[in-house]
Amino acid sequence: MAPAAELTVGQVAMRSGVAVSALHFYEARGLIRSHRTSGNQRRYGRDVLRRVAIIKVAQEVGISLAEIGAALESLPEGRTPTREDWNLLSTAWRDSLDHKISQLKKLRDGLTDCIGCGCMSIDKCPLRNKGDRLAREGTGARRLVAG
Amino acid sequence: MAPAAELTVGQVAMRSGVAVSALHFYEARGLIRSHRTSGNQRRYGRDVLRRVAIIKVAQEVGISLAEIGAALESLPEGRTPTREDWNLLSTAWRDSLDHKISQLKKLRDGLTDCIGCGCMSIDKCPLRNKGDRLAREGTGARRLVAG
DNA sequence: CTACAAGCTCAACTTAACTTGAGGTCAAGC
DNA sequence: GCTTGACCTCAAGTTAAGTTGAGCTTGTAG
Repeated sequence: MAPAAELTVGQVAMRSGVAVSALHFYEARGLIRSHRTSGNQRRYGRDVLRRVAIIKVAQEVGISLAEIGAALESLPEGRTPTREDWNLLSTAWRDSLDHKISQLKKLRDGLTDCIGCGCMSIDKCPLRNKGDRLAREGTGARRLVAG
Repeated sequence: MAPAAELTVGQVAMRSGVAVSALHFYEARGLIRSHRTSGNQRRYGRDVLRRVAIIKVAQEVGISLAEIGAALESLPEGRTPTREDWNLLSTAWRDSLDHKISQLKKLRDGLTDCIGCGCMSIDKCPLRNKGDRLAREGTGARRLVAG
């Protein structure tokens, strides 16, 4: 009845969908932790599944392992993270996530806003209609990318 | 009055905020194009600024140059892209963008949904409460990641 | 008690996305 | 008309994120 207390690296790999070598790699980078059996084999607590899930999702949206690692550092050392702990992590990321969401929406919604190089709006683009004004304003005329 | 018809690689770099070497690189990968002066120097049409803007934004949300390149292929060869052309590109990406947006929202909103490894919901997670049922269902118990 | 799948470490290889450097050309200002 | 900063090409180096392989150990099923 009681769920197995610990998972082997192979079990975590199977359940999480990432390769054993990747789990070793994450551990070397401090993103996940394990303890060892007397025979030097890794054993994982089940919160590792959630950590790996976050790593995967975060990576998919372009967050680097370094950033993910920094965020995961905020989780408690000794005990299994609570819902509150996970919420804190989300909060820490909120700004950057909101920014990415808005970038994605721009891409999805027809690239009609002014982004990147200067201006994305075709019809009323200052670059096209006003003799290239933005080119002279500071270091590169980035608008929404900077803001 | 009339805006300069063409941009040098240095001007594009300054206006778009990417390095000259990166522009060369994008050109080698077919993401942007230029023609050459009699002295073999690159000259860009102004639509290159928009292309580079898209490359930057797309990269920021984890889209690879290969994917971006494939999408940019849908833009017209000879003429400057119209608003319609850009909208088509957005449409082609819509599914993948929507998926990324939903992943981002999950991260932002407290990681409370069932994602990745099996289940993200702490209190009612089948992994925690039901003797690990999901572990036996197929190849890895991925839920929202797969769906 | 033994075979063999699963683990372990460590070093080397891979791919993506660029950057850096060497060695040489172009063009705009004085 | 020359000098100096912008360009050119091509090769090699860099960082992130893993994968692959060799050689050796563990642990479980028959």
